[in-house]
Amino acid sequence: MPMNHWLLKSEPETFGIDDLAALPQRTTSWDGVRNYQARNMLRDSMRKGDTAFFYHSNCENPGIAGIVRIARAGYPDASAFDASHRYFDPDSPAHAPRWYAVDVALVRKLSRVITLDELRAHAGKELAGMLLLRRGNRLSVTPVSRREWDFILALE
DNA sequence: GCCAACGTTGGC
DNA sequence: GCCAACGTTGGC
Repeated sequence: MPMNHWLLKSEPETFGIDDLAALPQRTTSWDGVRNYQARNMLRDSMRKGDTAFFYHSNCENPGIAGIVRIARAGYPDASAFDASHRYFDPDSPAHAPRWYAVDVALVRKLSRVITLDELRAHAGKELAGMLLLRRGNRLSVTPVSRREWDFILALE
């Protein structure tokens, strides 16, 4: 079965690639996603073994900072059940979960950040279809084609 | 079902 | 900190 590729956004000030690298198993639950389109991808499309770019957003140097592997496919996001949690959602009780998470494990940090500027420089050609580069795109989970994946990694 | 108001995202 | 773009909410 062919592996799919993804791009996951995170704000490095909240949780960056180095935070993931510092965890004991270099693995974390990718929870807190509260957007239906992104939820659908976490729940329905991501499979164990898929790989994803770890993208730093809303920061000084936005871009792709590393590669992660999906270590566990979609499961209900328990952070929505806990009233004391910042991601609590009273409309997503445990018996009828609305939100989903996956587990991601660090594969490696890139030797350098492949910047948004750099990706944009190829938006007219090799990365013409890339969702991240669409104007006004805010989705925190987006698919990346095999072609885009290979092209971007060759930039490193 | 429409759409104005509101909250969030994220580059700059 | 600004603000454009977008998703969601809720009155009607």
